[in-house]
Amino acid sequence: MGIAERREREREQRRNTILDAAEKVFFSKGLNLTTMDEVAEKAELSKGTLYLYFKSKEELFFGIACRALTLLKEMFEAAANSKPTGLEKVRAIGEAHYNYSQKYPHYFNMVVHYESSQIDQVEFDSVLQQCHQLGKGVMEVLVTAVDDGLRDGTLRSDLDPVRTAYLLRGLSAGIIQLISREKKHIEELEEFAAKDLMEDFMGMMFYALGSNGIKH
Amino acid sequence: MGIAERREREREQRRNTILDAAEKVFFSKGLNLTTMDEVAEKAELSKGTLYLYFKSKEELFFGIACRALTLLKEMFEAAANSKPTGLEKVRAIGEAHYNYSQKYPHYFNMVVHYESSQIDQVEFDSVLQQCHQLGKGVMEVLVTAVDDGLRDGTLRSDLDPVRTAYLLRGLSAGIIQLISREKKHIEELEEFAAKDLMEDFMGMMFYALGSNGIKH
DNA sequence: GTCAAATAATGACTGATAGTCATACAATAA
DNA sequence: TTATTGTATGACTATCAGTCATTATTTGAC
Repeated sequence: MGIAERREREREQRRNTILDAAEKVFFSKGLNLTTMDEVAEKAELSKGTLYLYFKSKEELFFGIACRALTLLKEMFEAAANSKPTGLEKVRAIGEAHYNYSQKYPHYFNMVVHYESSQIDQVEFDSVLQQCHQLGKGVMEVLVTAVDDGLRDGTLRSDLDPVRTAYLLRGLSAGIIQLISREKKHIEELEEFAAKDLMEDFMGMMFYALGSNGIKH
Repeated sequence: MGIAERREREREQRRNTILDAAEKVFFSKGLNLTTMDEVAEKAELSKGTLYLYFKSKEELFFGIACRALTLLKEMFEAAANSKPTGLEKVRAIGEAHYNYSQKYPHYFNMVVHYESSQIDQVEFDSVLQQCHQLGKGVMEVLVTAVDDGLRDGTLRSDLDPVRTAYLLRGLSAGIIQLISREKKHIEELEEFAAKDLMEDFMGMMFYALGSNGIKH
């Protein structure tokens, strides 16, 4: 049935219209100060319609988090594919993570918010599930890169790929969050650039995980 | 004037009564589901009184974040004081950070929320300022420990103490957040314990920052 | 082309809740 | 005793997430 398919396509388009509007409003006023009425107005739809596509304001937020995670995964993949060895892939992914936070700070914040809300989340709506899947996808890119490094011998042979991927993801997210948060403060009070912290981390990682150094 | 002082004392006590009540409700129902009426009821006060002590629900939240940060700083200090060398102090602080997240998960979440709200915060109420000061205090403990390590030669001599302290704080927060978030997930799907990630991080740090290894 | 059925959109309405403020109460000082 | 100052109250208001009866549009059967 061609009609059913067109309907489905139109539905997807409208959903995206709503997400576009929500993004604009969320990003300019912040999550708490955004009202559903404003999003509706920006999308040139009634408030009721929003609720035909997203069952709550929170789910609308997760819808944007999905976009943010999709983009993050794409950047991780591009970074991994641009390098030949596992160690270089891992390093490139770290750089991509940092670049993402600089180029798309709002998306980055969305991911941070999504992750910190995950800590005690219990609900299971479909959009949240989708975020979860995308988060897994991001991890998989890292796991694959570490795996490559084990196979080509650029990473220490005693590493467990999944465990190392988790480690990298946690550390990387932590240092980048700190940089985002303290950037202003650091650059006006200290004599190093906030970005240097990322270099320090990358160096530390390179040194501790690479197969060239001495074994720990 | 003894009366003015007694008044001040009573005011502080009432403030703490409110914070105690708020903590109980926040911790049992989560931030969003907590209403000021509930906090008032738990504190056996009227809602209006809450607003004589905290100018908004958010400020009440920051009041609890202050307690959380105070406790974190105390645990960092105790950890640092329990060890003789800088490197050992740094390691002990990392362990203290992890123990804090396990022993006081609600406080830990408060700190995470506080920090992630900091990213785009602009307001400057007094309680938020106090959180900021306490956050600095936490950092200072770390800076001092790194400084000690530079003086006693247990840390690489080319490290900048403030920069290294920031690095450690960011990485440590990141990996502990990830552990909190993914603990359940990891332990039912993977063969390692979530806690192992903390060990990995500590080992990596010890190896990369200690003066015994080869220079990077 | 007409009409009934299905699908989609609307916006006035409701309930919940953060925050206010006129009033009442209590302690102190005169 | 009374005026003053400091403290507490809870009914009230404004805002906003989420609902739902109504209206509009599209579709396919005849």
